[in-house]
Amino acid sequence: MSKGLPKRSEDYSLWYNELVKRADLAENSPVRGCMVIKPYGYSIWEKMQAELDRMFKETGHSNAYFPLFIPKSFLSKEASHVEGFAKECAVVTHYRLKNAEDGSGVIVDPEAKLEEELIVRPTSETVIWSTYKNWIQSYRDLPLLVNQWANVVRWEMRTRLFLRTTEFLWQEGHTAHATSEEAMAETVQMMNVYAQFAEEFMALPVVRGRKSANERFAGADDTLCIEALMQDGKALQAGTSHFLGQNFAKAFEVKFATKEGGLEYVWGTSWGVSTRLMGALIMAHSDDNGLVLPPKLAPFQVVIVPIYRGEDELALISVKAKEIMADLRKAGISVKYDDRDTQKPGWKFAEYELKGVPVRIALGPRDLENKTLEIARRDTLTKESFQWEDMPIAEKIGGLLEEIQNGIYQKAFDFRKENTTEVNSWEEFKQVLEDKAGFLSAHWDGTPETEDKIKELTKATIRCIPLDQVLEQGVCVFSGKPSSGRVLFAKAY
RNA sequence: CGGGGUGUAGCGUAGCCCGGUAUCGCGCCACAUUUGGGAUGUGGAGGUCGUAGGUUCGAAUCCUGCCACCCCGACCA
Repeated sequence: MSKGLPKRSEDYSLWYNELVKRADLAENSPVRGCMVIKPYGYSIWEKMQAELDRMFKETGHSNAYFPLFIPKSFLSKEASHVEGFAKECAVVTHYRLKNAEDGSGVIVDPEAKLEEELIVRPTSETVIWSTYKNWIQSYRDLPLLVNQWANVVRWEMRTRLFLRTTEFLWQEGHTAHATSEEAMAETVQMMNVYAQFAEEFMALPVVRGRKSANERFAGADDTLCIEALMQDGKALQAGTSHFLGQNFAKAFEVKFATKEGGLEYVWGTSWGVSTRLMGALIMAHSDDNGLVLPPKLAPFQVVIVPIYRGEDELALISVKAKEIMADLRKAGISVKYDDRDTQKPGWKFAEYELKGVPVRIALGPRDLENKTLEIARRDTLTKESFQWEDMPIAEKIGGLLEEIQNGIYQKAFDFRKENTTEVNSWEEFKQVLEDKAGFLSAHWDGTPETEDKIKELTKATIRCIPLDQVLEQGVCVFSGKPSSGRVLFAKAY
């Protein structure tokens, strides 16, 4: 591994790509647009999954699994849905290969053509609603609250590790309800679950909002979202929660008998977050030395690096190190002891910085003598000497981890605050977008035409209409027409 | 899918214009000395030059197709 990461200030994209690879998170695969998620990266994803899964279950959802393949005909049942996804679907047309007659390898067997092609799911609404038709007959079957952890495929033109890959991992929740109000409440609830997860675990402040009609999910009546701001001033949609109305119920004939004896279409929601969250996590906190991970999602929170000459010294240090590890683990802190003699301490320091381990403890003969530890924190890159007798080590480290978790959240929060600008004229809009980027809070006349025009001229889109939007009279920054509140614009990933 | 760029050892590269079998650094292996911020020395291994064709006595180098990656558009979580 060569030294030195590219600088964020010089080439943000290059910095991001290099960081993902060098920190052992992921790498490109032989298939265009697909990635291999490496063990270190995957263990961060597993932490995210575990936490989200717990939150889904706490809110009454159960996991299930639906198939990867969807009959082609299903895609055409919901008109706007097919329009949204048709252009990026992988299609299975054959089910068999055979040896080429010229011995050049295997070819697709032309005789093994499928009667009806199969679509590799870009999302599972269609297959799930076709199943729900059989599961739902009565109001007694509702609400139906299901989540699945799965992979999906969207054949995107341009891909980037974690942020947009052809295949990605995600969860998709699909719920069915008796009333519109209940489905809307579910949509809001899940957006709030996402927001809470992002802020509490990823240390990522997000704006909760509603998508404009242009940005709404294909097949939804309403899309709620959480939007985050990255260090380069671009916005990233971190999660979406859709109110599907009765669109899919109608498309797949999902009706239920009401308590009163009527027959009605059910109301639906769907909501998802993906491995894109990994991209958000990386871009939100990391620096030119590498990854900075929030303690709550770090594969291990503490690493202990022994400093020693010779086996005997290592043996002495290891006794103390193991004692510290036991204390930390008892307190629920994950810790790794790196006593490899194949790398030198300086190399390890740099390595764990690159990998974003929140706290590093160095322990050497000097420490044994003075009853101290060198404790370094990743977020601030500061070091302190800690006296064993001052307070229990687990208490010290536990406090520090909490400080780091809060510290990086606050830093990201302050960054977003500094990079959210109220603009009141078109000139100002263009100027701020050009010079500073970030979120632009501006009045908008509420029409898709204006939004399209602004996108065309500046590449900025409406990220969301914040849920905490203040109602105030104003004029649209572009058209000059009346507006009743500000929305957030930004260039987005 | 349109415009631009790049593919040479695990990684980063020189060589390409002007054709003669590949340079350097990091990493890797062995040994020794080292170990509190990416060690040093000595020796060593590692290449169908992205891929498939073509031109030529001879191709990393010239020509054509294809593939992948990066940047900029359109599309998108």
